[in-house]
Amino acid sequence: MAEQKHEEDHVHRLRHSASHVMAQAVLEEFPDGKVAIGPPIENGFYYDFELPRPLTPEDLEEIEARMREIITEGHDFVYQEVSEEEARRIFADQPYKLELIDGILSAGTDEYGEPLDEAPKLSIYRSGSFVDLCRGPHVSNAREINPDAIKLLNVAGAYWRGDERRPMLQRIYGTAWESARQLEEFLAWQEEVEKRDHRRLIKELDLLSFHEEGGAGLAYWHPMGGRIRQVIEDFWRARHREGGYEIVFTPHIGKAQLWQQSGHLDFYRESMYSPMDIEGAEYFLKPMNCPFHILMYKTTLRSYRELPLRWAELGTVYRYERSGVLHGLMRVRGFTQDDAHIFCTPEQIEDEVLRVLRFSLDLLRAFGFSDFHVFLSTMPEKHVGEPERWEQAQESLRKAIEVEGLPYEVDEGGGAFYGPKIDIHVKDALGRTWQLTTIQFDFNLPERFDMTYIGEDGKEHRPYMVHRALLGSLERFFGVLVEHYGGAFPVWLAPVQVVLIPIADRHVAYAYAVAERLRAAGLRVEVDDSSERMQAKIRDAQVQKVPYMLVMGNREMEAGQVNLRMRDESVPGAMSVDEFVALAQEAVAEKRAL
RNA sequence: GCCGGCGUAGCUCAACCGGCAGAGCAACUGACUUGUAAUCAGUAGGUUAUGGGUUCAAGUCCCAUCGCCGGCUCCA
Repeated sequence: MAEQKHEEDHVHRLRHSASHVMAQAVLEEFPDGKVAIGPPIENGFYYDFELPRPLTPEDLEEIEARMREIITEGHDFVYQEVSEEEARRIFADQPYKLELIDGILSAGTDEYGEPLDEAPKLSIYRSGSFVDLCRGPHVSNAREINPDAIKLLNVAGAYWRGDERRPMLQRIYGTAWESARQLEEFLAWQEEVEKRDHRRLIKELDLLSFHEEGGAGLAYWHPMGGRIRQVIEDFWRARHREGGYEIVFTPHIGKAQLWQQSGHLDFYRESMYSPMDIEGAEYFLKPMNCPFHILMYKTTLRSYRELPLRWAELGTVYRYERSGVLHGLMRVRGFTQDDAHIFCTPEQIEDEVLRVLRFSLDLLRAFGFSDFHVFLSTMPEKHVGEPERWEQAQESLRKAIEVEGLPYEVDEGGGAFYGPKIDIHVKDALGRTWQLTTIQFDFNLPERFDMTYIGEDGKEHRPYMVHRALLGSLERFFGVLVEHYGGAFPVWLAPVQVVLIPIADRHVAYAYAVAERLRAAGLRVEVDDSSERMQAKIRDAQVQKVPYMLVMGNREMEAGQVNLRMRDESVPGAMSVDEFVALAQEAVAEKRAL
């Protein structure tokens, strides 16, 4: 835990104390209830309970109301160190607390199961009628909690100690702030998050759909979503060609033998779909593209002179995800990775890593992301490959991050068993972070497939293999883009860039003539020739978040002009068609919002 | 997968304690021909997710399945 500023620390104590107040309110309602843990978290707090029945939204309202009363009663929060004996007596009918006591004393872990650095010490906090095994810190009196700045949010299931083999408890989430205004702001922010939810926007903007009868976690790209995807893919391909990649295509299924050799059947099978029988042989739908790229690598004897090889593929893979984890476009069962594999010599590895990192940042910046955070994951205890290779790979990763001057964290031992990696998280317009890019070394597959190249010395060598996906998956990336822009895509991505709005029927022919000129200039254009009023057409275009609206009536038709209104409601007004084309093309070229 | 909630017209939502399934928007038809965020009128639209059960009677109660939502777990 990083050190915290004083005020954060106060909010922290406030939230922690609010969770105790909530626990008191819940236990008053359910005297036989068992309490687990109740820490402060980002934006609020929670407490886990085992209760005789599921809580309802009405229960939450009552608990919240009771919390306000308890706060007004103004009990002190009293800290006290206790002996093991005392603690066991106080919590005699609280089995979860007893387990925590065991953990603190014997295993040296705190209430979250994290290792303790100081000597085990038992302490309790009393406030009102509630006593909790707790290290604190808390506010000194319940009155310090602002009763107008707390709100209970929802109830959810949560496993005791986060272990799916342990009992499922009821977790109540709440939020608490110093002032009512801060609470308001937080709730407003939540509303904004809801408004930008990609699951809502892809429906409203007619971009994608999911189908109960088609299967969960399988996305359907509608024409408008398809347009955006094409722009993304075209841009991606062009950048990859410029960046020294070759683009390849591979099948969607492969024989069991291939997945056996790659190790996927031994280590990844629970994420793969059942095999299909083709003339007596088992075939599997691919969960990854790597083995296919390796087969291509092995079609001929490779020389160090042709390395590095950079092979990219928009590869569609299928992975079994448990039903409960599916989430819109962010977690699906079939998706297209913007995958690539780099095969190179040890001498090339440093350059290649820096190159792919820069390439990734450039690509993400083009899509409007500028705030990056990098995680470097190093060698775990169980691993394959020689430590020297791990060391070299990790150093090349670290060096690349530092050369680029990016903030990063090291997850010691957090790498996959087959190699170290870096993940790039981007911050979106609402300050939320998303993991997109992953750059991973692989010391496993080159061994398993006995990949070699002939070196300068005429002998066989094992190439380095780097696996990378920059956008991650097109589905997920698209979901992030939708939320980042709130559906108002920058001009170059907008499925419809311009809507032409003839004021009356007699202007429709002119609108079509202008539309032809705009299409010829490469713009994506639609004419709204419905019998609606101009105001209604503008409203439709605004709701669809179309960047440019061109209104045309008698004045424009006579002058051969168009009258521009922007999505941001500004109205630059009348201009020639050529002027508008230049303006729009510039916005496209510069990837501007408008 | 687990805990809890939910599923009614294309969309957003009504329908009391079990008693004839309804509105707005969208769609379609007609009229209007409009100057920067919703013109008016009419028409059509449903095996209430699916399958079973209880009941004189089920959108409503019960069971199963599918899917979605909030979390947890998972994401070599």
